[in-house]
Amino acid sequence: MTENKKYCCPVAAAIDEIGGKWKPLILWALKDQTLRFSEINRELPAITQRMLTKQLRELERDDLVNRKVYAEVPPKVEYSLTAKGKSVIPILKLLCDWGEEYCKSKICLNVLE
Amino acid sequence: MTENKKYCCPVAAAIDEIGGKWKPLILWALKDQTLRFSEINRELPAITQRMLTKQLRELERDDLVNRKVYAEVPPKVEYSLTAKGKSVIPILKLLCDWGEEYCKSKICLNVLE
DNA sequence: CCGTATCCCATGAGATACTG
DNA sequence: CAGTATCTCATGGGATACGG
Repeated sequence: MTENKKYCCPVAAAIDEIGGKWKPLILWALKDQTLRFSEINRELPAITQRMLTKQLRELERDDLVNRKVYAEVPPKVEYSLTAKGKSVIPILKLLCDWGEEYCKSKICLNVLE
Repeated sequence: MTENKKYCCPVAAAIDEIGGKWKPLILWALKDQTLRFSEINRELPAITQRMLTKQLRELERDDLVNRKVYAEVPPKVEYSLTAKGKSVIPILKLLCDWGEEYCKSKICLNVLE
């Protein structure tokens, strides 16, 4: 997540950009829609505003999401996937399928987080 | 990584089992070979023994790797992928390809970690 | 509405030394 | 060889309050 790191393996480099607890879920939420800050938060009720802001800034820095600010009051900010961001969706789709098949016992639709 | 957690989304459940800094790299190292503890360590020079042990125990607990102990002196322990472990390799392959294409600037073959 | 600012805790993770 | 045992530090992450 930090800048200017170097990795000997592409897998490690990829994990750094799209890994962690929240980034895959944020990218997943944006996979086929542009969302406002509060809308992402609604899709991920367990994340705090602080973490959502932090993760979105990193995703923006790594060119995975676009951040569009409207000069309005009250403020309006929209997030969407860049081309690079869209390119990770097939990976997340596989991950989702894998999770459904192999982690069934850990999945409960009535539980947050 | 902890036991008995529940997730509302398969992606989150999957991330918990195969995410983090080291697990993808360990699984990747085992993708087409059985390796001893020290051999995995040789492929991942940046990991400490302590972390390698910890991650391998979690992978074993989640049925992603087999651990085979030989009753010899000096000790010999071999690690290999289970069927479940093998099933994540296609995901890591995609991740590797993605990293090569999109994280080129962060990859340096002469650097550890 | 979209964030910051603080404070705080749990976990990840490194370094080093030691052992059956 | 394949780990443990300590100790330490950095980061991730949560809770809450506040602000333009």
